[in-house]
Amino acid sequence: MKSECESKGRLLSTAMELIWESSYGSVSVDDICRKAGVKKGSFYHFFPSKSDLTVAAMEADWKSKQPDLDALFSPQIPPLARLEGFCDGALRGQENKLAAYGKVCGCPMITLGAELSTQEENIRLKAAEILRRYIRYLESAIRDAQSEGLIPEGNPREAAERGFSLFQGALLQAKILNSLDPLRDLKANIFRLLDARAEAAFV
Amino acid sequence: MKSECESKGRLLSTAMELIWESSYGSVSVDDICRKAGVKKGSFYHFFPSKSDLTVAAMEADWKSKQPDLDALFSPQIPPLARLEGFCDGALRGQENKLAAYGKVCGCPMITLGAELSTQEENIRLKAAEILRRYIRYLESAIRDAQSEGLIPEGNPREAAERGFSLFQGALLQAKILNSLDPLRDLKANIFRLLDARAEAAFV
DNA sequence: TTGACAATTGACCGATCAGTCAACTATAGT
DNA sequence: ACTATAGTTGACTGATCGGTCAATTGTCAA
Repeated sequence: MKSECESKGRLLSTAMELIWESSYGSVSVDDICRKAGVKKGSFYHFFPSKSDLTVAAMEADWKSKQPDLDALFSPQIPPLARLEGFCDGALRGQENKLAAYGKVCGCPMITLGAELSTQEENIRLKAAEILRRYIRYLESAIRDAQSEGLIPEGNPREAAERGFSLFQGALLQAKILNSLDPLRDLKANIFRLLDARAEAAFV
Repeated sequence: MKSECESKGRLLSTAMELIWESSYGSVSVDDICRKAGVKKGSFYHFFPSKSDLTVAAMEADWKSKQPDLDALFSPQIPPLARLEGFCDGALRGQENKLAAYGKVCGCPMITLGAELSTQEENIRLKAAEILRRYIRYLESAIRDAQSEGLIPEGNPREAAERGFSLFQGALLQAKILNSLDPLRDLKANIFRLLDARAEAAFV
C-alpha cells in the first residue's frame, strides 16, 4: 500500500485522458476506474464526486504543464518568440493527439468549460482560473514586447485576452473541422492581431 | 392530429433550448419529452436516436436564424456595418439568455461541437457545416470591404476564418467567465484583426 | 505487539439512461 | 363507409448511471 497514493494519481491522469478524448458526459466513473485499474470504492475514498475528481484532474493537469510553460515564457526568451513557442507547442500537442486517437481533440480545459460552465459551477470556476493563468503568460510577453517597441503600446491585459480568444477559437475550429489547418496560421494571425511588425518576430 | 406535425417541431425547439442551457450529456430524452409535452414513443416515431434529433435541431435552429442573418448581411448594408451588426446581435442574444437563465450560455453550435466532435461524427459534421455557413457571411462582407478600400487586400476566406475564430473564442471566454465583458469589445477587436481603418467603421 | 488509520475491495443501491413495442386513435383519400 | 397511414400512448426492457457501505488488508509509529 502506498501513502503517496499512486491510485489517486492514476485516477487523475486517466480521467483527464478519457475526458479529453471524448467528453465529461460520455465518460463514466466506471470507465475511469476500469482504465485506471482502481475499484469504485477507492474512487469515492479519494474524491467525493465525479465533478470533484474532474476539478482535481484539471488542476493536476495544469501543474504538470506549468514547468514547460514557465520555460516557454521565460524572460530569457525574446517576448515574441515566447508567443511563437506557445503556438508551436499547441500545434505539436494537437498533432500528437491526432496521431494517438485519430482525431483533433482541442484543449481539454476549453472543452470542459464549454460543456459544463452552465452546469457545474466548480468546473466553470476552475476553467476560469486556468484561463486567467494562461492569459497571465501572454500578458507578460506582450508587455515586454511593448516595452521593446516590437508591438504598439496598449493595455497588455486586454491584448492578452484578445490573443487568447483567437487562440481558443482556432483550437475549437480545429476540433470541429477535425483538421489542424486552423492552427497552422495561428502564429501569424496572433501577430496580426497584436499589430506586430511581423518580420521582427519570425527569426 | 396534425400532419404538419407540431409535436416534431416542439421536440426540435425544446431540445435546442435545453441543450443550449445545459449540455448534450446532461439533457436526457425524457427531459426533452417532458418539457415538450410529448411521449417518448412519439419521440422515437420522429427520430431514430438522440443524436439524430440533435442534428435535426441544429439544422432547424439555423433555418430559423437564416432570415435574420440574410437581412444583417444584405449587400444593401455597408460591409463593415454588417460585421458590426453581427457582433451586436451576438451580444444582444447573450444578454437575453443571461436575463432568462442567469448565465452566459455561449453559442449552442460551438458548445455542441466542443462537447461532441470526437464522439458523434454526425453532430461534428453538422457543426462544421454551420460553421462554414457563418464564415461565408463574413467572407462576403470582408470581400466587399476590401473592394471598397475599407480594409487592406488579402484572402477574404482566410480573413473570415480568422475573424470567426476570434468571435468564437470570445463567446467561449464569455461562457467560461460567465460575463459579457469579452463580447463588449468584440467589434473593435475584429476590426483590429482585419486591419480596418476603425474610424470608417463606427458610424 | 498493538492500535490507529489509510487504502482497498466487491457487493450493493435506487434512479435514470436510451431505446422498444404493440395497441390505439385520428385523419385523409377513395 | 373503408382503408391506409401518420401520430400517439404508456408500459416495458436491460444496461448503466453516480454513489454507498461494511468488511478487509496493508502500513507505520509507539
